Amino acid sequence: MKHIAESTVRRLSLYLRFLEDYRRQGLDTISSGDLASLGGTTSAQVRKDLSFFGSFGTRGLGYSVPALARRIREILGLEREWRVLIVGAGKIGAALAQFRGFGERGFRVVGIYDIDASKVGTSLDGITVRDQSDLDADLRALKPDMVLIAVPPEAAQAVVDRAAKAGVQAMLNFAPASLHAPAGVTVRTVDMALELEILSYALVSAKAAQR
Amino acid sequence: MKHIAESTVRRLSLYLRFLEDYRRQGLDTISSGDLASLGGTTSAQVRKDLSFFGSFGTRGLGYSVPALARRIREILGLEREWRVLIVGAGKIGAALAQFRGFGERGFRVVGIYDIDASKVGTSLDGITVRDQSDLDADLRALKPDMVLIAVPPEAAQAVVDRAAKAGVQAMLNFAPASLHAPAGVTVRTVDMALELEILSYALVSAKAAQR
DNA sequence: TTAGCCTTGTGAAATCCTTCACAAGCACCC
DNA sequence: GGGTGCTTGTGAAGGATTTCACAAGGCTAA
Repeated sequence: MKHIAESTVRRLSLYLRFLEDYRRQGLDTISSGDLASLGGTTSAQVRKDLSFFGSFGTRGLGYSVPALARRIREILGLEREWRVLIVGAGKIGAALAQFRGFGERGFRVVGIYDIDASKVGTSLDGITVRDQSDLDADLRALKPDMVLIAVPPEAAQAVVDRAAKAGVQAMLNFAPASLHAPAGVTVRTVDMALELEILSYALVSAKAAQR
Repeated sequence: MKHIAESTVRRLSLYLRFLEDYRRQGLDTISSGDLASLGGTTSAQVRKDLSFFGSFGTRGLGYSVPALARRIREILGLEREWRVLIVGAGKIGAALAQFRGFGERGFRVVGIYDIDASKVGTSLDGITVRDQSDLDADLRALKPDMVLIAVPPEAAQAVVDRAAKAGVQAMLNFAPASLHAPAGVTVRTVDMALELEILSYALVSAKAAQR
């Protein structure tokens, strides 16, 4: 399969949300134009995105909501359950542990770890926080598919290294740090301060433009 | 000023981090190659990014760490303090309120709001949670520059509408919802489930490619 | 002061992504 | 059963971003 742009994958995820909304409303078909206006894009973009994976629509009519939802879930790999392990049980780790959106979409939290003895043994959303010294053994035993990194920035690279060594190929990092991983391992970073800085730039550049 | 791509702005933020690291290490100059390898990009990219805003380097030597940091802060609008208001005091709102990275970078939290009476009056990182019915009045009184949306997805659009009406031009949304705002208002969404779905795609597409 | 070295700044080329525009095809109605 | 209208799927065009490649310029050392 040809390489697919990240922006396309991101939009596919969005389309899936809209399809689920439509399904909840009992609607059975949806057009590329509908999907586009929900997602803030254009109908041509929607059709192009889908065209990379085949042709699922009916000309003159649109797409079958359940069929397209199923197909997108299949493309994204969401028809299976992924095992997710969280490192760091601070505020962010706790927020991640209880976030309902994960479970709904097939991401199951299989463990939470922290280095702080006062947190170890407490329960977060039904899962007991374990000691970070158990991490290496548990990575091998639990075989998580993904690791969420919610530790301070100076500790983040070490988590990547340990998880990569244990064979984890996908990680999501919430620490404001730039991380390096071996080939074949995908590390994405969600950096909230950076998002605010982008907003800051938007504000100052808008103000500069209005003059 | 010509329009600057978001990817460029995002990288500028990263460069600023690296410059601050360098400064802490007492280093005085940095080359585009150094910045590139820290940020996982190329030296040409770094120089192109900076060239949109002027030329700050010295040929043969590189960039002055403090001067470039100052210039990037100026470009991004980080030399001033921004007033940030948080709507939603659940797990995510709480994590945002206590996140130290915001204060360090000049984002000051001026208020936190929730609709849940049991949360109103409690204190999060020194700031008292106020009732969401005070929101409209406070938006006008406190004049925040940015609003962080940490409410359930079905309530997010209403927050956008209220904040936009009060003149807020920048918002960061953490709810898994696609939001619409009037022209001149920037709304960015950080969607954690969506990030996991992108990782999921990375895993399945890598597996498909290896065959 | 000059030579050599190193790194910047930047047009041009290449690549990647989005938008356009229209033929093809299906559903629905009469 | 044929005509009409609507929406898909997709090459081609257009636009945006990244990479290339090199001239220009300044620092250092002799």
